[in-house]
Formats: sequence, C-alpha cells, structure tokens
Amino acid sequence: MGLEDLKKGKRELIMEAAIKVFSRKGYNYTKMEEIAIEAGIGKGTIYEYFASKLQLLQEILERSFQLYHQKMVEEIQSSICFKDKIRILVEAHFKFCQENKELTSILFWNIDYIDEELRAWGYQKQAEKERHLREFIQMGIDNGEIRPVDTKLMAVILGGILGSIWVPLVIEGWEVDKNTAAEQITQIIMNGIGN
Amino acid sequence: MGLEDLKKGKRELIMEAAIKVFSRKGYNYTKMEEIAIEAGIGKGTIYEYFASKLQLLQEILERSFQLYHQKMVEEIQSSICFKDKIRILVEAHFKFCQENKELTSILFWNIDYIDEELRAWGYQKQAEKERHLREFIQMGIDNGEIRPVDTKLMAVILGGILGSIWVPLVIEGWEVDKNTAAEQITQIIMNGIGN
Amino acid sequence: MGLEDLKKGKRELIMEAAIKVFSRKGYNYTKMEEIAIEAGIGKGTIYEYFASKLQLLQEILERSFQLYHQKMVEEIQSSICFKDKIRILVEAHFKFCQENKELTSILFWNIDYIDEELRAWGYQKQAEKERHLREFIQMGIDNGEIRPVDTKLMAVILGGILGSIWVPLVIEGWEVDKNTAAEQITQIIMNGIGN
Amino acid sequence: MGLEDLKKGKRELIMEAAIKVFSRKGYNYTKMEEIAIEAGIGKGTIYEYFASKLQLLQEILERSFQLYHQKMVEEIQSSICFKDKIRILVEAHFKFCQENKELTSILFWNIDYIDEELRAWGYQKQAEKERHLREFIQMGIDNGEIRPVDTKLMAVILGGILGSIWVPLVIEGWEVDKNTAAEQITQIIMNGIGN
DNA sequence: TATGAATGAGAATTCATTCAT
DNA sequence: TATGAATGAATTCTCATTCAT
Repeated sequence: MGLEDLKKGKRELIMEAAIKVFSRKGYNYTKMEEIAIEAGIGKGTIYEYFASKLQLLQEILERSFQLYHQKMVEEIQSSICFKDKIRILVEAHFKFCQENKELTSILFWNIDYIDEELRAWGYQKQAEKERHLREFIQMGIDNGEIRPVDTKLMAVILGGILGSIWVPLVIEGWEVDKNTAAEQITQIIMNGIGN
Repeated sequence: MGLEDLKKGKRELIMEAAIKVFSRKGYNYTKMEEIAIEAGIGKGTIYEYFASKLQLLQEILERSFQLYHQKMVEEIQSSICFKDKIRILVEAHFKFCQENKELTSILFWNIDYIDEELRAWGYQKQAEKERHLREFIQMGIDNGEIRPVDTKLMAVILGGILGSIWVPLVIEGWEVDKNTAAEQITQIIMNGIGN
Repeated sequence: MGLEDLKKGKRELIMEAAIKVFSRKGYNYTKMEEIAIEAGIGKGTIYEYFASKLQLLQEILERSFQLYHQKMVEEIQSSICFKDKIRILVEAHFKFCQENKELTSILFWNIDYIDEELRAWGYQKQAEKERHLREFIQMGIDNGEIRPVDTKLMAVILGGILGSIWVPLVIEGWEVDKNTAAEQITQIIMNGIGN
Repeated sequence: MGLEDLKKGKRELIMEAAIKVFSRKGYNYTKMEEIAIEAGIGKGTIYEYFASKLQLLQEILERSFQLYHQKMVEEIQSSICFKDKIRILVEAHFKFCQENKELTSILFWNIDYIDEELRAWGYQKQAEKERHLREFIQMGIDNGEIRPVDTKLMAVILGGILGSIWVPLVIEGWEVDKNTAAEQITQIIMNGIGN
C-alpha cells in the first residue's frame, strides 16, 4: 500500500478499486474478491465500509453523478451566452470522459439492467439529468438565443449525443481533439436550433 | 397452449418469451425457468432448441439486429433526397421502437457488460452500425446535400440520438407523435449540417 | 436396418447396441439416446422392451453371465482329469474374452459401483461364481489330483487370475496365443497345488 | 468439530470423508453435499480445497496409490530372498486392505469406467503397476530363484490375485489370518514358478 | 479494525423417462 | 408398435456475505 493510499481513506481506496474492476468486467461479472485484490485489502474489509456489492455500486454512481453534474454546472456558468455554454458543456463532457475513462464507462451504463433494485434510482437520476438539460435549454429559449423547440425532445437529443460520444472515446480509444469536436458539435446544434 | 402457439414454432415461442423476460429483468436476472413459465413450457424444453442461456440471447440479438437493420435500409431506399432519408430513418426508428418495445430495450442494451463472451460480437455489430451510418452520411456529402462534416463524429451523433430516443418511448411511455418528432429531429439535423 | 436385424428381435438388437455403448463409455456415461442411435431405432422404443436403463444393464449381465457360465461348464465337462479341466477352463475363458471383447469388459466390471441397486445382485452372482469354483476345486481335491488347499482362498485366486487376464486382452489388445497362455497358467497352478 | 479435526487439516478431513462416501456409494452416486455432511462442513468449503468432484477423486487416488506402492516397496526391501519377498508382499497387501478397507475399495475400482477423463490416468497407473511387478519377477528370474516365466503373464497373474483378494476381505468381511493366507499363496506361487 | 475461511442459497444444465401421435 | 418432443428432478459449482479470530 502506497503512501497515497494511507492518506486517502480505505473507503476511497475501495471505491477506486471497484470502479476499475466494474469498468473492466461489468457489475455482474465482478467478484468482491477481485475488488479486494485490486485495492490490496482483504475481502471482508469491504464490508466494513459498504453494506453490500450493490450499495458499493450505488455509492459510486451517486458520487460520480454528483461530480459529473457539478463539473458541468461549474463550467457552464463561466459563460453567459448560450452558444458558449453549449460549447463549454460539450468540451467539459469530453474532458470528463477522457480523464475518467473507467468511471465514465460505469456512469453511462444502462443501469436499468445491471440490477433490478437499481432501477428506481436510475430512473430518478435519468429524470434529474433530463430536468437539468431541459432547464438549460429553456434558458436558451428564454434568452432568445434558440428557437422555441420541444425541450423534452431536445434534452433527449442532447443527452443522447453526450451519452454516446464516450463509447468511441473510452472503448475504441478514439483520438479526437476535444476542442475541435466540441466546436463541431456546437456548430451542428446551434445551426440546428439557433435563431 | 393456444392455437397461435401451435402455428408459431416452439423456437419462436421461446424467443418471444425470452425477449419479454429479458427486457423485464435483464439478462443476468432472468432465470431459465422464468422464460419457460412465460412460454408455458418446461424448463428442459428450452434446451432442445437453444444450447445455453447465452446462445438464446445471442440469437435474439442477431435476429433483431438484422430485422432492425433491414427495416431501416428498406425505408431509406424509398426516397432519393437525403433530407427525406433522414426523416424516414428517424420515423422508422420511432416506429420500430414503439412497435417492438421489449425487443428494443434489449437491442439497445449495453451488450458489453451483459456477458464477457458477447463483447467481441457487440463490438463488431457496433462497428457495423457505425459503418452503415458513415456511408449514409458520406452519400449526403457526395450528393452535395450536406456539408463535408466529419462522418465519424456525425455517425456517433446520429447513432446517439437514435440510441437514446428509445428510452423515454419504451421506459417512460412517452407519448409523442412519431411524425412530428421525426420532422423536428430532421429539421435540427438538416439545419445543423445541411448546405 | 440390415436383414440380420430383422430376424434378430428388436430386443436382441437393443441389447447388442447397449453392450457396445456401455463397454465404450461405461454405464453412467452412456445415454439412452446413444444406445438408440447405435441400434438404429428411436429412443422411446427401448422402453417398449426394457423398463429402465438399469434393467437393460441387468438383463445384459444376467444373460452374459449365464452364457459365460454355460460355456465354461460345457468345456470343462469335455475332460475328466482335473489338470485338463483347468487348462480347458483357462483356454475357454481366453476364447470368450477374445470373442466377446465388449461384453467381457462389462461382465467383469466392478458392478458394485456401477449402480447401488445392482449391489445385491452383484454380490449374489459373485457368490455363485465362487461357489462353482470351490466345487470345482473340491472335486480336484476329492479326486486326489490336487492337495487339500483352502478352497475359498483358491477360488479367489483362480477367480482373480481369470478376472484380471481380460484387461490386457481387451483393453491393451495384448496379442497372446490362448493355448500357450492357458498351458502356462495351468502349469503354474498345477505345480502350485498339484499333488 | 472434534479436537482431532483441528489438527488434521481441512483438506485431510475432506479427503477422508470423501473416501468414506465414495466407497459406500461409488463415485457417480456420491453427492458433494453428502461428503460435506460426512465431513461436518458446508458444501462450499469443499470447493475451497478441491476444484471439482473429479479432482477430489483424482487426488485421493493419486495419494492412495503412492501410499500403497510405497508400503509395498518398503516391505519387500526388508528381505533378500525372492520367496520371502513374495510372502511379505502378499502379507503387506493383506494388511493394507484390512487396515484401509474404504480406501482399498476405491483404489482397486475399475477406474476406466468411473469417469472418462480419468481413463488416461488409470491406464498409466495400471501400466506402472505392471511394470513394477515385472521388474520384481524379473529379479527373481535373474537370481535363479524362479523359472524363466513370461513376466507379462506372471505380472497379470500376480496383479490379479492381489487385485481380487480384497473383495472378500473388504466386502464380505472375510476373517482370514493374513500370515496364514500369505503363506499359502506364497506356497502356491513358489511351487508354481519356483526352481 | 482487518481478515479470509466457511457458508449455503441459488441457477444452469443434463438426461432418464413419459406419452401424444 | 414406434417415435422423439417434452419434461422436471437432480446435481454441480459459484460467490456474496458472515463471523471468529
């Protein structure tokens, strides 16, 4: 165990190990022992910090979602104009995916089918995400920067784009410059719905 | 066993039952017995037609993918102009999702993490899908109907939109008119990348 | 189905097929379907002639045991002197093993552990075999041709020799002239216990 | 769990339980749970020590074979004269069978038909055993203590005698003094092949 | 607090046997 | 009589979780 591990709590250590293994094998094919080995601790220790495998996943998702959401909100606020916000959002999303490849591949999983008990939670988060996007889009409409599109539809579209762009980045190792790509996506969206 | 079941082969019957249960519970949480019950047959009978649970899923995916792909290709060919093609594609996608809700929720699963052995297959299909979309977009570029965008990026975007639109349709039961939505999406895309 | 099969009853046909497969795979690893295929008939047909897999084996063993026993007795009676009887017995045993390789490898199985239900039967047959051998040996003693050895021990020895000689013959394909070998075995035994 | 069990490793405990149940029921009719119950442990625990049912058997056989072989070799070396070696071998064999009844009834099973995968192993061990016996007999010939018999045939005979003598001892509970019986068998063999 | 040996509920799969045709 | 599709009891093995140390 490195010095770094000592400072980071065990809890943190376990979560990071779990993210690695979950992203490699998927939730159902990950064994608690593998996580323990990855973390360099004993199997039983995980249960001192997390009640169950499912709860471990849930906590990872919860925290990651918050982290992601917070980063996106932070970035967006650095600009006033809607077009810039979009560009910055896409850029930030790219950045997040590239910097947190393992986490990303868990965060954008189709949670519904990982665990039945997670469904409700997943639906809620999904709804939350959609709500944020709709508010964001509504803001653009209110500002007169974009046309009065169906915010629901637009949220799904925007969410779909962001939610699928990670696959080539993380899985295929697509080498693309995040600024260029963000610029292109922004162009397409703004041309598509801009005033 | 109903009359309908007699006409449909057992194989078909089992696949349909499996689609229902898989879509309800997810692959890993589906027990072979549940499929058997859903099909109104004995557990052992499934194994007369499919070598294993995994193979049953694989066959469902393979067939569904073909069906989906074939339908999309068919529809697209009914028109010459790229814009119409886009609209028809989106419309057909909506139709497919609405008419095959259970199947859709399996087909757009993140196969990677359902079963390790399925990964290779999943990557291949994903690549295939992307290739088709890129060819389709390239055609639009060649026709001069759209700007010379990065086909890879655009394929990912288009795939992302289609691949996420099913969620509100199938899961939330979003009541949206497919023609209206298709028109809107087409508008956005064509504004975004049209010449 | 050949002409020969038509004359031989189905019952016979099934038993012969079963002997082949049993001897190849062992009782527990033989599937009823394999027997059916070997016999060129349907799986269900076996059950028209035999109540169960176990009974099929039992009948094979019963019949084979009788056949074997009868042959040995027949041969033995063709001679008066004990030494000749021994030689002829060993010769006949060799002949039986060489001519009925598949059957032999079933007949000399350690029945006890093939099927629990077969135990009692196996013990009984074993006892019968031993009794015959002891009578045979006693006769030699009474005739004054051999020394008054412990008939039980001698029966076990003789049975052990006969019961193990089949292995190299059937499994390894040991090429040995039955007359020579019989002569040698007889010599050893007669030297060993002769007067 | 008794005190004795604490000292003996779990591995040992499981093997002993397995020997008991295997010898009672035969390999195919033994359920892992029965072994666990016999050992007084949980079903899953067996798998902490043995990868599979087959491997458990294999290890038992391997170890027992070694133990048996070692004992026989040890005993034989305590004497120089061939006749004594034979007597001691037979005695030691009797002793082994009487002291390890359960193990014996497994060790002299017809492994071939217990499990297909075990065949190769069984053939190899059988060949090994035969080779040892042939060497042993050859030694007697070279010493001029016995006549130049066919060592292969003689090995089969000797192996057959030893390999069948356990049945009455273990199964029937034949009460025979090992010294007396060994003496008699030795007499027979030495008369049979001695110079 | 940390551990990993022990556990047993649970699930996929096999195959002898049945029975409608 | 012959068949083979259908069945489900039975069994191996897995792995999240517990708990004595």
